[in-house]
Amino acid sequence: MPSSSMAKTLVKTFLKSPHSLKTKIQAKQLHAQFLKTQPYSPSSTSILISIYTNFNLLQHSLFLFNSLNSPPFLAWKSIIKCYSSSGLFANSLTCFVKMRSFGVYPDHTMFPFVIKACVFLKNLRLGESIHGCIIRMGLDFDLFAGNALLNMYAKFQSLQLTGGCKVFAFNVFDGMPKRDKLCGRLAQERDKSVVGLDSVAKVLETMPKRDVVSYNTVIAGNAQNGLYEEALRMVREMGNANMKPDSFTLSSVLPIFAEHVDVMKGKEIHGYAIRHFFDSDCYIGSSLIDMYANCARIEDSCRVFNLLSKRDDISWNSIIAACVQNAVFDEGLKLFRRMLTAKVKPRDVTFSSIMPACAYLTTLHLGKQLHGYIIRGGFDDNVFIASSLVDMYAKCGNIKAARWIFDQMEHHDMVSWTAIIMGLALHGHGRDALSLFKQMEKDGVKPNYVSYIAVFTACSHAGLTDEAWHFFNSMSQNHGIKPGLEHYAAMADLLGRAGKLNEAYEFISSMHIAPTGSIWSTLLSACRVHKNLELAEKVAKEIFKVDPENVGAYVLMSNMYAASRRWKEAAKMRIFMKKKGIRKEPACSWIEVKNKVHTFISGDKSHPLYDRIFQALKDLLEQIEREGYIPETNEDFHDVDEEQKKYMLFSHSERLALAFGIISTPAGTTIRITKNIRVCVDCHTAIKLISKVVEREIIVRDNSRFHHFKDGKCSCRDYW
DNA sequence: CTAGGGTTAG
Repeated sequence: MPSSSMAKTLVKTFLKSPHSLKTKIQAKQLHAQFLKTQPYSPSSTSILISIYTNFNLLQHSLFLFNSLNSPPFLAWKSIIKCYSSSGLFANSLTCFVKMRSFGVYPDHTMFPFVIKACVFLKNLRLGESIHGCIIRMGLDFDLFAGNALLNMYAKFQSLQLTGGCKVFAFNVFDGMPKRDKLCGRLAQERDKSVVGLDSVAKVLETMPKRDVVSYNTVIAGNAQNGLYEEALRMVREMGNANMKPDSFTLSSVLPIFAEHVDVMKGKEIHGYAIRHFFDSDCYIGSSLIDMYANCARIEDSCRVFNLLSKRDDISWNSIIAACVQNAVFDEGLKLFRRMLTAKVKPRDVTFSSIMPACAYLTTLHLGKQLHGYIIRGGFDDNVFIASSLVDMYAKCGNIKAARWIFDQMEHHDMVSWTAIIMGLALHGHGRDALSLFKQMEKDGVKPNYVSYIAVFTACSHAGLTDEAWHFFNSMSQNHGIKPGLEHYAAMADLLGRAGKLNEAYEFISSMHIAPTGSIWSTLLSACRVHKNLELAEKVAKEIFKVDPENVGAYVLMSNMYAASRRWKEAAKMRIFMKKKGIRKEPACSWIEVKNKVHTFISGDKSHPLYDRIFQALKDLLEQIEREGYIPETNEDFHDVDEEQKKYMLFSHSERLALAFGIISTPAGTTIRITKNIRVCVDCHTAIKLISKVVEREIIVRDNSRFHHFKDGKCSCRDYW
């Protein structure tokens, strides 16, 4: 317990040197002592405020500040600083303006705080007038104020609030005219042409003194504005000026190499960071994670993450996003759970990073849980999150929910439009998708490369050939987007499905980039659907030219030969595959029941309820045969008898999943199944009839689209 | 006074 004599010593020491106070406790003891022994003298109160401010005790500072009728300079300065470092930038600025109205002038140490506040509040006008104030007071050569201004103008540049950069242009080009004149001119010239970020760099040149912070600020400013060459040039210049890049420099530079997918340069930076003991730095860590992830080196991302000694929310977000972007969804979800366990609060970025994992894995229950979390956290008006939700609901088979979320959005950007258009397309609502696309153009939102993939997907699944041609032409003519592989693939697919096989062949042959195996493959499967073996052989040749290991082509050809009873050729295809050691990916379906995902591989009897599933399939078969079902068995097998073939069709993974879904959910429940490859014709027919006899809606997502089965019909109208 | 992470892709 402190005695009163101790307190008195404290006061003595304090008055001699206020900064000797080392702890909050001491500050409070001092405050108590002041209350006892002295009246509220403005100057001692101000000193006390500044001490509380140094400990960032805003409430204590405020309490004292409010007791002052006419606060002296130090009190203003402290309270403004305290507001700023507590993140209360609006209060900080209000205070600053109020201080000026009291006739109190700021000093050079105050400007960095208020300028930072202007940046945070995106208040360009106030920022400019504060800059004017700095000039009028002749403090424009102050290093800290200058750095703060550099940062402010660079940030406003990235926000495209470009008016301010002219200030620097005047500074530079007018060779510093009389200050008052300059300020007057500024107001007049405000709306003249944009000078841009290079003027920020030029100011750097006129600064009498520059430190690492000045360089870092300009480097970051350039990097954030996409001026990568300039940013790197500044790094070299910084070195020439005998200043060493520090952790700030590196974390600004790394995203450049992530963007350029330049892992060698990225590794150089990583090496530099290790040599200079920056590698445990949180900021560099997340840049490194992102850089490696962008270069498809997810293992390296994980290594960096695991070696981090300190992790904040951004480190977690980075590694989660890294996993999801590299299709390591399970790991991403695991890390998300670990993040929650580690008591790190997820943020908006976390959700938009993790949501695609639910979309790809079709884990609707997880997606819904996350949606709940998002609503509770008040993140649901974030465009990134809303778009990812639209996508997730669409991919998980709930197009109505996707549409609802889209309609709830206040503001639609290109990505959210594209997400809903793609969703509708995958669910076979081609016309709705196209009318939304037109709506988007009407709203003045420019489509990009991806939007057109969605458009062609819509045309493809609805068989809208003419519309597709129209969009294919207007894509380059009206929007200057060159067709890429994905567009060609979608167009080829569309022509093929529509049975225009020769048109498709011509189309692919006349592409301005070399067609890939996968583009030819779309035509090959169209040949199978339309039973054109002759063209198929021609197409297969093309495929094997560019991609001799294309599994799908071998399988398809083998099946087509078998279907026309040309067993020898069929066998030849299988022998080729064996020789090359390539294997067909096993067919696999999965279904969510009671928040658990059940996976079925075709022919797999290992499910604990297999006996009941088999029995259910047998019962269903009897029921649908009464509805007129005839198994289509001519395609896949040739050396087994008809009765056996029927049972072999049983083993298709989607049927196992479907039967399991029927026996383990209450009557009437919608069944959602996901499959890794396309549904076969026989299963498609069977599931249509099953939807009728069990009176349920059955939604199957294959690798191509959604099929909504209901009352014996499918939403694809047998066109897929 | 300066730095890092996010949504759409047959």
